[in-house]
Amino acid sequence: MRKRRTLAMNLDVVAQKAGVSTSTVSRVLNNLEIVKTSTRSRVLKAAEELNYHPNLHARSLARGKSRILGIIVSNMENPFFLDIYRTLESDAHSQGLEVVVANTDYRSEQLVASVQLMIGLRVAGLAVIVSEMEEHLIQTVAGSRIPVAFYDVGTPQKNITNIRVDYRKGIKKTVSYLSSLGHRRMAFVGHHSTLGPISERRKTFLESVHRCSPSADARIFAGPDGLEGGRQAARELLESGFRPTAVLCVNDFMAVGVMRELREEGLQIPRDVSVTGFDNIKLAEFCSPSLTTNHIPREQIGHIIFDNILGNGREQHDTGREIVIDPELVVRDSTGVAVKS
Amino acid sequence: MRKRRTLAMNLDVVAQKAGVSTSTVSRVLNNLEIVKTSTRSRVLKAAEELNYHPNLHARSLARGKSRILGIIVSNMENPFFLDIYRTLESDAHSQGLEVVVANTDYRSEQLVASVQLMIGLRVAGLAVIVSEMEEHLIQTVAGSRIPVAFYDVGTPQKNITNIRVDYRKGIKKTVSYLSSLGHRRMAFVGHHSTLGPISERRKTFLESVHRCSPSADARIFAGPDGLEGGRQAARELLESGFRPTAVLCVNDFMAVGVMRELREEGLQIPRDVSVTGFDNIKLAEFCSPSLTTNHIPREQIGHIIFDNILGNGREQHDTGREIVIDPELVVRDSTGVAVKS
DNA sequence: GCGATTTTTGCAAACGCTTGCAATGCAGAA
DNA sequence: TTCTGCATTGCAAGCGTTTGCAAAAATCGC
Repeated sequence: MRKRRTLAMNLDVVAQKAGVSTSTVSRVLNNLEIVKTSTRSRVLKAAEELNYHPNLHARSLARGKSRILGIIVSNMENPFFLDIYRTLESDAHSQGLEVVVANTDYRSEQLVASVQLMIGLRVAGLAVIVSEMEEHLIQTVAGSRIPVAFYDVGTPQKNITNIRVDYRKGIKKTVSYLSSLGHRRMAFVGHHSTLGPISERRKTFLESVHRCSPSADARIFAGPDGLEGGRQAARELLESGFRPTAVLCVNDFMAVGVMRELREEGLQIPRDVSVTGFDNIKLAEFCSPSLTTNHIPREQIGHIIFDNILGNGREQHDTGREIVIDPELVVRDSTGVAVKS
Repeated sequence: MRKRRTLAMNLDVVAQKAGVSTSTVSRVLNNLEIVKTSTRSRVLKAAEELNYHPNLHARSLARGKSRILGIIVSNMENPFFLDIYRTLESDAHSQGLEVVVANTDYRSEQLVASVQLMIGLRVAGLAVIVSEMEEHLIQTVAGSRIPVAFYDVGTPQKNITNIRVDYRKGIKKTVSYLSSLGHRRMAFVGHHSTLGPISERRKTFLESVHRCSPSADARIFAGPDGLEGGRQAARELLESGFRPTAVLCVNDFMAVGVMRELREEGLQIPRDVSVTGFDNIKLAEFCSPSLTTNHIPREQIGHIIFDNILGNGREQHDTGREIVIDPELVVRDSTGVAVKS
């Protein structure tokens, strides 16, 4: 035969069973109130009995849009992203939107694929939470007519909404705090994403150290993101012979990894060496010693992102703005006065 | 006018620009090799210039299926789920499938919504990784013609594929290990999901303790899942006046929370009290003291789930089977011989 | 150079839904 | 009773793809 006739379930089957037209079924399922109550319940019964589930693809296609919020993150494992994700998810659900997430794992082909997926899905809005992105790809997204907000995308762009944290400020504050405790030999531990914001952070670190005390020593170490990466970076640090009295880490996860390694090598924290992080994830409070870190308000960031994508009322779509969030230093037990060396 | 004419981008626009028919464009974009090379490149150029992205909804609709693997998990934050997720994701990508995740946050309305979403999306396969699910909902999924595998769904069902971990075995082994260290007063810390497998775990715990030593004391405590929940359960434990020499926790996260609280109350681990967990997440190795726990092979589980959903070649769709994985005790520094009391 | 193949392309129906408009039914008004 | 008006329902086009079949174009044999 020319055309396959599917045996699949669809509106027509339900309509037939309920003895009404397709359109009526559609109207019932979408809660349009122009349907007589008796018809309505008949339709619902039929749908129920047939175990019918509307095809969302067909629906999106017919409507010309979907009720889906897309989220792209580079590392699901990082609780920092997870917190933003959760906020976005709950905001979305409260507006009746479903959520789909794509994880890029810091791989750029995967980022491209995720962007394709989201555009292909014609998502109602898109949050891009990856710290680096090629100019070209940014423009692809921006040109897609999908309301989008970026978090901390590397280079500032003209016509996109970008929310970012002022890491410079956080680093400066942390360095000057450590400096005030007498530290004069400090290390910075970052991860391998060296482009964009990260490299700015390194630079800021070095500058801050020298500004606080021109004679101070500063060095940079790096490993993959995560606990293990922190550990690895710490090992490198130890092997390098550089003996900092304070280690400033780019995030809490790495900081915990660093602490673990240092302690295993017999160093005491904060007696022998102070350690700080960024983010203030739950673990920062639960590890031991508890971690001095820079709090970054993830919930607030999540809400801001959402409002900028799909916020009702507010001046959304006000493309091209940049929103800057300040971190706040939270002092705990992993930092103390510098040892004399 | 009767029908709106959209200004959206679609195959026809590309076709026009390239001077070919829609079908040809479609064939080019799908890499069907029956297209002349010169035509092909002309089409690709047009698509590129127009910044065209195929509408996946239309595609899925026309094809009658999507290239999406759906994953439903109850708690993204738990690294245990995250590890399974990552394995599934990488397996999926290696087969050219995209992935969408839905997080239920242990809430049953959210589970229902997620299932609706996945069925509505006509996903190519579905992994359901939530520890509890209503019989009714399970049957909805099973009846949806979508290849599906469940992980650790509460009650064993006849016609579904279920992968589960034999927690009974793990608990027994752990209890007998602790017993061999002289522990006679033990607590079990679970989380509030008290239905299904969890309650079985409690029961197993109590039985095991009494089997190892009929005179032993055993009590159950609980809190919400997670670090904070563990802490909370530990606080309850301390307030109860029950002074166990060993605490067996339902997962590592809770165990770390428990340790933290106990230590803050001045107890030393393992000198005053031993603590064990389940899962063997990264953190178990990085916390201090490092945690004795039951290793559960998440990667292996992920692969098994995937193979059972979309595995090629193997006897997939062999509905109704149950696959059981055994945990393995990993002894670290959080357990030791019992103190005399 | 001409018909017979073999590629390569185009046509148009179908996928399952929404929705503007028209048709129907039924109420009350005249 | 007939007409008007409103509440319901049905009709059918259109959303952007894919794909079976047929038409057209290119290639080949002689």
